[in-house]
Amino acid sequence: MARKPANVSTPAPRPAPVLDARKAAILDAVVNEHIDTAQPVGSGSVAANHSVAVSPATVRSEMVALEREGMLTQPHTSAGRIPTDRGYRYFVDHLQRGVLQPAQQAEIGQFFSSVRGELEDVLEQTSALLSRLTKYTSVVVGPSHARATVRSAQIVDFGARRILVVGVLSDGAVEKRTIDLDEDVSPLDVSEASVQLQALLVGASLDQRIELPSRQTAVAQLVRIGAGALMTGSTSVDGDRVFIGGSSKIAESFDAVDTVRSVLGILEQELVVVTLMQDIMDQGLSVAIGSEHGYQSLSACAVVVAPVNIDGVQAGAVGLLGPTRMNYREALAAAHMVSQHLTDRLESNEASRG
Amino acid sequence: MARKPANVSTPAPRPAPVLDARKAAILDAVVNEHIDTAQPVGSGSVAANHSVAVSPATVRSEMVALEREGMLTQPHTSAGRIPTDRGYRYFVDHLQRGVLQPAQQAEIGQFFSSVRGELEDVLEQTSALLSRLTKYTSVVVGPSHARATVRSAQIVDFGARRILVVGVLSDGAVEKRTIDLDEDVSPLDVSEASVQLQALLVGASLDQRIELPSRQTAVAQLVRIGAGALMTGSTSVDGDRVFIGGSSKIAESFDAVDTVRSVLGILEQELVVVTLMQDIMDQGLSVAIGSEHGYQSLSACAVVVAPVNIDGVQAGAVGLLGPTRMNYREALAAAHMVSQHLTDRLESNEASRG
DNA sequence: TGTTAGCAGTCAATTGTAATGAGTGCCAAT
DNA sequence: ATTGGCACTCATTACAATTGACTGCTAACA
Repeated sequence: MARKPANVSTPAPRPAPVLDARKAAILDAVVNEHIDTAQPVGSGSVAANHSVAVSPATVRSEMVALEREGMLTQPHTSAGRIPTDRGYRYFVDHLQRGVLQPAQQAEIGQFFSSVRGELEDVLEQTSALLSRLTKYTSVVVGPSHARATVRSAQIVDFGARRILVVGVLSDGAVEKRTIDLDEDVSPLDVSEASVQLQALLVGASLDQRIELPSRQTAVAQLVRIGAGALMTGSTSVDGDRVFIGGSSKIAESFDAVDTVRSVLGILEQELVVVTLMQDIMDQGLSVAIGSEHGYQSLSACAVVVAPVNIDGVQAGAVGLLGPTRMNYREALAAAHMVSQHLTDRLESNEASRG
Repeated sequence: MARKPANVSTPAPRPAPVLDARKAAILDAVVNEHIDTAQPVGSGSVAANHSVAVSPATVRSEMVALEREGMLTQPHTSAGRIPTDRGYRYFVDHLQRGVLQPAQQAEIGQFFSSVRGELEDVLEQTSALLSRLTKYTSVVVGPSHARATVRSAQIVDFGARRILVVGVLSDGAVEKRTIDLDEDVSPLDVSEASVQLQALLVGASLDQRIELPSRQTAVAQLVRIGAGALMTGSTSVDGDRVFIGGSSKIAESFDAVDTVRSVLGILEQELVVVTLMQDIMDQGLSVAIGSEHGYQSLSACAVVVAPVNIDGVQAGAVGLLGPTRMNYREALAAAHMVSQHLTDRLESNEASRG
């Protein structure tokens, strides 16, 4: 399968890595075993691997070469090798797409055929599913409401100078905004304004400029307030687009409590997480490993992302956050399968909403 | 200040602890120093404390008594003492209400005078505030919607047999439910049903039984569906009442990664957290220490709770989760101050909503 | 009688030393 | 080019000795 060359954010300081078959096999063996055992891998166990039919001594001399090329590193002189971020990168770039275990495939299929309810609930549960399936922390970013149009808008009178503006969007989201007014309004004016607001906004998109009534009547005033509240507020709705599941998995991935601390700290900043995922996708990548994404606190982590599309346009994403020695094959397969299911569901939604 | 005796969930196996002044002072010194240093406290440093004017030898003999009474324990023979859960309990029960540092008081006041927006946003930010202030994980549970009444209800037609039922509640919450119908409906029927639903439901509380139209017309059918969707769905809205802030603080409170793992695992189950807090309050307590709450995974933790009232009835709560050697004084003060502010805000909301 | 100084005893933590063994780099033989 | 052999490195483990922070006990004391 053809694949883009690995363009990481910082321009690669070394030539594009091309390894001969044997080096590649050795690197592969080291990565696989390290992912499995979390221990440095020695020449002996690599040579024992049946896909590398040479002696430990030969493996060793290849390993020094791989180390020179920045693919492997030694924790200390008399230890085996572990992959560098660059080594993982090579591994991932040359990984052929894996397939999930039947049981996991079944679980995902089962989930999407039975899950009901509002989109937010589906996304939240999807995040939990993905995390449960992979043992990594999962991030699900739902579609933005930016392109949605208004299906319904109304103003509800709460009395005591307080009103609530409610908008229903074409993607099924509901936006609300409570407003305290400066002066009394009559219930009749409110309901009249509600009708006018409905007429004014239905069909408009949230970022669209609306021709507001300029009259100085109380009703017109209310309509202006209501429209202003709904149309400027899209950012707030977007705050509810991010679902992080299985944060506790981080503590299971690392032994060093310091690492857990810093990673959890990042996870609490949802905006950072979303930005990170978007950055990765903007580079055309589906994996960012260790130092590749610029976040110091996440240098022990790798992130796997898969876009969720609507009409071929990226509208959301699912991601997995784990240690750099995560099981990329499984993580990629799970993320892709789930993103595909989400894409299907969102597109069918779009379709049925006309 | 009078205080209920400590009735923990399991009936106390020992007599209610009453300590003479000197023992109490020694226990107090041990707890305070242990909270400060996280180390076992020896007789020497207790005797150095100016509120205990006796020699280390005397302190020692008192300490063996305190150990016999289950207030202190020794990690090993030649170490100092650390408080047991029972020791912390005595400490907390005899703690006079502390006052926050002026800077913190100012921050809370500042926060509540400037925070704007929907209740959910306020609660979420409150949780973040509390966690930032105390360095512990915070839990904020908002008021249930059970007693709210319907202010507005409408049905929005999405075409293709799909409708969205939206209800606005008297507490400002908005409930929505997407429904896929079995057969086509005309837009006119939908808007007629919307009007009828509004008339039918406004003023009703969510758990109230509604007299539904029994006619077999399409409109009546829609009204029944809409009413059913809104009235049965209160549990879903309640799912959004819980806001947990600063989970990463857990990792900063413990060195043992195992502890972090199990506590984070609990925190992911919001229902468990809410139940735990409710249990504590139902016992008339404001603190649960270590083994007092029945959760094995939280045996290294203490929970501080403060109710949030509306009209004198408990409607929500704020809580702090930290290690058993948390700073109870500060945590209690912060929780109470914040819960008071929340109570004020919610009651003023109630008032202005009539 | 309650308090205290003194002292021997305990034990975690630290330091030092040695043995172990996994794994390397290098080199000469194949 | 590959490999077996070998000397070397160094984290890890084990063990013993030392240190020092405490204690519990007891005898003297107010």
